Amino acid sequence: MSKGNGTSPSKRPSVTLHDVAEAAGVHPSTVSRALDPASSRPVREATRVMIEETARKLGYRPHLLARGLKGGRSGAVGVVVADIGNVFFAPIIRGIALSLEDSSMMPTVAETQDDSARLKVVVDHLMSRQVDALVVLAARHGDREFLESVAEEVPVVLADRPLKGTTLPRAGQDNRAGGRLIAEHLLALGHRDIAQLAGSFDVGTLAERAEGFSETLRDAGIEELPIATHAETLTPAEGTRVMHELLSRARVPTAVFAHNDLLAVGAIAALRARGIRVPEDISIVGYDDMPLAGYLSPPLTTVAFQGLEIGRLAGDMVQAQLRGEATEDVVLPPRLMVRGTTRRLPV
Amino acid sequence: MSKGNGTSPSKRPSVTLHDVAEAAGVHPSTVSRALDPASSRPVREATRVMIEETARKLGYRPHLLARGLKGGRSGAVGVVVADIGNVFFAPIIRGIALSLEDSSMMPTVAETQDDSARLKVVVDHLMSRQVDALVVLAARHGDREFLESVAEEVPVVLADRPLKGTTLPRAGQDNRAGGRLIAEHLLALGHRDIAQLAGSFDVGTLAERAEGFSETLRDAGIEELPIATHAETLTPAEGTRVMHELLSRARVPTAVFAHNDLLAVGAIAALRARGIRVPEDISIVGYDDMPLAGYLSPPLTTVAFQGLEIGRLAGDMVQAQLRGEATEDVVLPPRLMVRGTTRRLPV
DNA sequence: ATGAAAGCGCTAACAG
DNA sequence: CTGTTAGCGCTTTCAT
Repeated sequence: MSKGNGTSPSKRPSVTLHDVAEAAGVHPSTVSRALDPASSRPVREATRVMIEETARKLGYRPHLLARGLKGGRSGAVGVVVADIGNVFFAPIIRGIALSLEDSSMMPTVAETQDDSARLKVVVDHLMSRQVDALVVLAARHGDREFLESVAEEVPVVLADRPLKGTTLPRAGQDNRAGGRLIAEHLLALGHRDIAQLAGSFDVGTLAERAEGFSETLRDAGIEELPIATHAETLTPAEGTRVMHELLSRARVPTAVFAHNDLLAVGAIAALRARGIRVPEDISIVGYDDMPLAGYLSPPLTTVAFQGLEIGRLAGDMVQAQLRGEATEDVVLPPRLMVRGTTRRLPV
Repeated sequence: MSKGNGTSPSKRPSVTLHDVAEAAGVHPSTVSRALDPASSRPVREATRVMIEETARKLGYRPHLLARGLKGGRSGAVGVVVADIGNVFFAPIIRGIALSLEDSSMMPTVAETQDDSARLKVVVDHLMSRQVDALVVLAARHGDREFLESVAEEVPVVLADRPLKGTTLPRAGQDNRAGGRLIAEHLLALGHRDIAQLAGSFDVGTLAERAEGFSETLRDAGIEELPIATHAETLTPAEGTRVMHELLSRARVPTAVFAHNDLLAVGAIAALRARGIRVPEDISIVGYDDMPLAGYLSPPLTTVAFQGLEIGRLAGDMVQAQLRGEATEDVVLPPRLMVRGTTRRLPV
């Protein structure tokens, strides 16, 4: 069936400030003052009420673009994510949105596909849209200079992923501590043949996880199995591929730390396909505690990640910076969720 | 450590069209014409090249807000989702973004928390931001009138969720056919004691799935078990709760159709907790084929949903409407993914 | 307490 | 082909 009229692209008979002024019999600037809670002071109570009434009756809606043009602020904050499709980013975005709501700002989300070239394009577009600030969840190490140059125009806040040696503020988790937690857990269970199923070290969170993990093993005098190929994307498919590689080597691990839950899921699938049991034969740990992690069977041992909180903090930092306040980095502590995919090595 | 200077909220020394004109020694409007590919025709090749050069050198970036104010178009499309955190919506959003990119438009995503009151607030805010159109993924039946009234101002396109008896265009899936597919599958496996684990019928997709499902059973002369409480949210927790309810009744089903994958996951957890095996004792079917569905154990039998494609179609429809063209509803056929949670009833 | 006028950055008529 | 002028809807001096 055919819908929508094919003639006009919808009329937009919107009511302007001017219309309200006319209807109320006052000057536009008076209406502007009356409706702006901040400057409504020098307007008589009676007039204000009358104007508000008229505005409501006419269905007046402020034109935020025009306001932005005048005031130099759009009320929009650009949020740059690697992949909208990744479950993992969703709570962060939501946290940002919730925080911004307080100042009636709104996030404008754009996706980089975790590609640095696209990052530039996307940020440029966002800047053209006059976003008041940027929250970047998709930072890769190579993007540092670019992002810092952008920060000279508008505040830039990093969420989740850190950037080595940058001055940009960040809200995230202590991934190094997370890596340590996992290593300690596996050591405590008696594992000695331990490997990492690693993602790209260009992503700060993963590099930090790996560091904390390796350090801890080293300190315990354990020689970690060398890292195989790095997973190119953080997907189950890549987890499966790299796990197979891990299994095809001379020394096979009894425990594997996958750099995130999606990789872990893929790794477990690879093991299952070969008839290797988890956790009886091999223990697996993931990272992020994604929504379904506890519902897998066996439920996945992983490190909780407080995405909503981190998003909210990032949003708060943006607002602080916009007010011209200094901000402190916020680094949340990780929490190990011991569930069913790890177990004590039988003696 | 303290970051960001506490004094100024970042200077924005942006380069305007005027600046470029001055530097190039021409009039601003000439610059405007030179840079706009559409109207760059009536400008001399040499001047155009020179202007482009200057613009690039100064790092000029068009001010999309100002352009929008003048032209009456913002290039932003409001996307209204029920829950940013739901995996399910992510590919749709991505599809919309990909489609809009062609006309260098951008989605502005807002979340309703699946609450009709919030929908109004959110849409209002979006309209204030002068979005050129709206794509609504969060429609509930009660929102029909409101959305249709909004459609008098800007094009409104429904994605995924249908709205009974509306004139608004939609891109989505044939959920009734999906329900039928599932019923036929269970019947073919010999099941006769069949129940639905239902979500709210206020959500069009779920109501349609239920209809197709029930119809098919009825036509086959099978008396469906009555629906228990409806799940209030589409979460594993609710799936667990309602499944327990289903099990506490006199007649217990041998097969259950959960209205989406998340509910199915929760239902399976409930069964497992009671020592009931899936699929040996009870078969379970979900809906949506969410990313991890194939990696669960057993892998979930479900109906595939082409979110990316639907998003892309919705984006295309928006652009068509904006061009003043009529659009046809697009309804994609469902595909049953038979995996490991259903099996033939033993005789 | 309110009105008048200017202007944010840009585009689109209209001249020339 | 390019310059002039006006104005999108709003806020913000400056008067009154």
